[in-house]
Amino acid sequence: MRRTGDLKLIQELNRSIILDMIRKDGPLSRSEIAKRSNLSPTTVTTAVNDLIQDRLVSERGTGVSNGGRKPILLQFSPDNHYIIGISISNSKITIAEMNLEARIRCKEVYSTRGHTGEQVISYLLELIEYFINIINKPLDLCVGVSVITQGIVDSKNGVIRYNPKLKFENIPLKELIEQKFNIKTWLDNDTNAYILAEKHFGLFNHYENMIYITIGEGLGAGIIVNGTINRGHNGGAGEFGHTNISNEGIKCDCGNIGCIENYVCWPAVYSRILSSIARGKQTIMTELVHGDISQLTELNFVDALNKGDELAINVLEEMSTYLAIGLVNLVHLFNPQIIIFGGEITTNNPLLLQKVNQFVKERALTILYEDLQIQPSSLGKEFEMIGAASVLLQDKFQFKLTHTEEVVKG
Amino acid sequence: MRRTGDLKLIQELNRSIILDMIRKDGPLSRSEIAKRSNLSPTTVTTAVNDLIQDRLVSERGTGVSNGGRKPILLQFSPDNHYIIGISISNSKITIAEMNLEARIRCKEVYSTRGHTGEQVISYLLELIEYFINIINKPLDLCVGVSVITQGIVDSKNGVIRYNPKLKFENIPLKELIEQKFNIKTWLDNDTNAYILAEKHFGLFNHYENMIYITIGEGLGAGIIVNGTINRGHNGGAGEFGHTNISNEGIKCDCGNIGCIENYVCWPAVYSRILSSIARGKQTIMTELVHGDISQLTELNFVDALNKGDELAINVLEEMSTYLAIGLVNLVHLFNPQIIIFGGEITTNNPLLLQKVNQFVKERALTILYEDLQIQPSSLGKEFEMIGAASVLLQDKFQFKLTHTEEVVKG
DNA sequence: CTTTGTTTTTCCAATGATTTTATTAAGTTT
DNA sequence: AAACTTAATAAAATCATTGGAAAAACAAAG
Repeated sequence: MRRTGDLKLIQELNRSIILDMIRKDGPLSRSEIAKRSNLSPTTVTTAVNDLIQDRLVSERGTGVSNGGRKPILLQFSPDNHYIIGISISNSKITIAEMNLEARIRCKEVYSTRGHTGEQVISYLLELIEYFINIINKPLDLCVGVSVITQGIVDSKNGVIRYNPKLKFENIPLKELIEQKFNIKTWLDNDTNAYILAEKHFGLFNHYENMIYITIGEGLGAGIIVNGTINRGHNGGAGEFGHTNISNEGIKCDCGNIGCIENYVCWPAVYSRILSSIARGKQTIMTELVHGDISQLTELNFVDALNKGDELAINVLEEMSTYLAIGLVNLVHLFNPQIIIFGGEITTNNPLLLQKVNQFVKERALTILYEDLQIQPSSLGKEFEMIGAASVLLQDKFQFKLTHTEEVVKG
Repeated sequence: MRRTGDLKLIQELNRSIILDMIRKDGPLSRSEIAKRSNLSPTTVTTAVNDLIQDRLVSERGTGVSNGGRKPILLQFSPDNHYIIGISISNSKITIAEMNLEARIRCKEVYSTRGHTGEQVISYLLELIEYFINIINKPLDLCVGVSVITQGIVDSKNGVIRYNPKLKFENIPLKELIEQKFNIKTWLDNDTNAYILAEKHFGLFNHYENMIYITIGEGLGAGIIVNGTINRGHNGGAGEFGHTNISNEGIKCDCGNIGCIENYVCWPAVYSRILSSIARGKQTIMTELVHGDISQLTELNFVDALNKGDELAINVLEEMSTYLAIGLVNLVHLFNPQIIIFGGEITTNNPLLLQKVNQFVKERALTILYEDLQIQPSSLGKEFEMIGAASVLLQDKFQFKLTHTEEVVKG
């Protein structure tokens, strides 16, 4: 049922606005908040008192006077509550305790041991129990658990709808965790989490229309439209890897033909490299792995690129072209302000950016390319946990009005 | 600046909820509204009194008793205000007066006379002045003017950014109209308007994720994500016609190669028909136009299809395949609940639906196809004006909270 | 050092939207 | 006709906001 307006609502809204302001632009004084928000100084004072009571905000010294009483500065207190973030990937389960700024306090990584399906889930539940014991903090200070995983996720109901690699189908994970531990739980797709992380904690925040592309074992996209995640009807939106770039191409596991994922991902690149070597091409990559090409990693490939290896560059150019074709489609469909690349193959890889930029500039409508940025992720190593935290924080702290028009008067 | 919470806000919100309820589910009694909305009966009474005062709602007899006093039924009164809707297409300008349910009271169609650029705009302004004189109603009863046109439109600022066919570039139409007539003005892309029309007035409303595909001189898409139009950073989203389905194909005016628009639109179909005839193929289409194939219309083509004409069916199958490739991409990126077809070539054309459905079923991930509907538009002839009205109504009457979580308590 | 003026913050009464409680209106049922 | 139901309104209570006044804390001028 739609929420109706009452006094509680305006209070929550104003608290949320003020907290947001302190988080993003703090430290700030009460009077500064009042000026920026157009709320009365009185309202700000009472709201801030509540936030201090809730230990979300604290006073922190005074600022410089502007000719009168010194302002008391207020800052966000991220350390009085904690978040449990969980990432389930094909090979490992990561659990971390974080503060409200997604800073990691404690982290554990476990192998999935090749398990799939229900086995992974019951193992996960054990691990959570174990982890809660390790950190040994009052559960009422825990804002919640946030789980991210690959595949199609119904984040509204907290159900993993479909994850072929881990063999998940319709697993009500949110319910399972909430019932066992009595902690509010969030669940989302991993790429959605990463784009939220970029929005909240990356260098490229403030954008309302952005796309995150992750290149790794597969190819995925997280997409923000009008400031909210494009999830689609049942969480299946953003399956960029299964969009088509070639009608007569490789047949994909998904049933379609010519899915871009078969051209743009580490396995595709790797097999290109292997076949080139088999055809007798020279490359420093063989040296980088001391002759054992089966040990070649994405980092080696990027290393070779940056050393000017011809084979590597050729393979990259081919991949870049395929990728760019897909990106041009995304640009035409979403008109984003920024496209962000994630995945090891994209880090420290200026050539990729350059090639892709060039192609997109040639092929996209000028008006769509003008303001477009294409950048690598700015989050660093812990992007997975930051992503998990972002899912929770976005939902928990965001509270905004879609529309503020007055009802028409006669 | 973000709107803060105050008493006015909750009042507007509640009025809006109540008005919405009466519009969509009316006639309703006050007590029924109170039950459904969880607002107190008193609040409903005062809100309804305001709405009656504003002439947006009226009482209309009594309902059947449920064992006590008969309920007084309330209904939406769409006829006490009016909307001026305007559509600018390549060949014609349409202006209509409509009530708040997008029912047309007066409509005029003018040729653009082959004019372009500023000429069209100054002509348009003349036409509006003329039209206002014709209808001769108090301007304070006019909710606003809503203009829709092709091309890339910055609906937020009311600027036509780019329309190559009419040679518009950065025309601040909203400002021009508002300053000349002092009436609030909306501006949007035509396809966005059509999808909003389907959402508000079509058979397939209530959906939060939907796509409208229009096939005509070109190929366009209007896309609703999470209940709001996917406009992108500067209004350029939804350029479906310029997404790629073939890397080595026809070079498009836009600079890209293999844009779907060059395969799926009436001109493409028409030229296929011509070349087939030139190669000596037989078709009843020549008879339908009494031998003058240059007169062939989309309606003739559909007619031929429904009469089982082999050539027409072949051409349609080819187009359907290309279209479906693009649709599969859309399904993977947006996971919509429904795809709606507009344009003359799609009306009364079950074969198109069947072919497309079959292809999408084969190629899309099962989980994305399961709930998907593919349907022709349900709006009838006046879809353009209904679209224009919908843009205004969506913005004017929608007032909802994105999020209603409580701020975290310590 | 004192006075004056400024800025920041808080207190208090007033406003105005909601809700709760009570009342009136207008029925149905026995 | 009396008793019971339901619908709509009225009066009073609640509570988060605002505006104005007051208090706190400080800078600058004399």
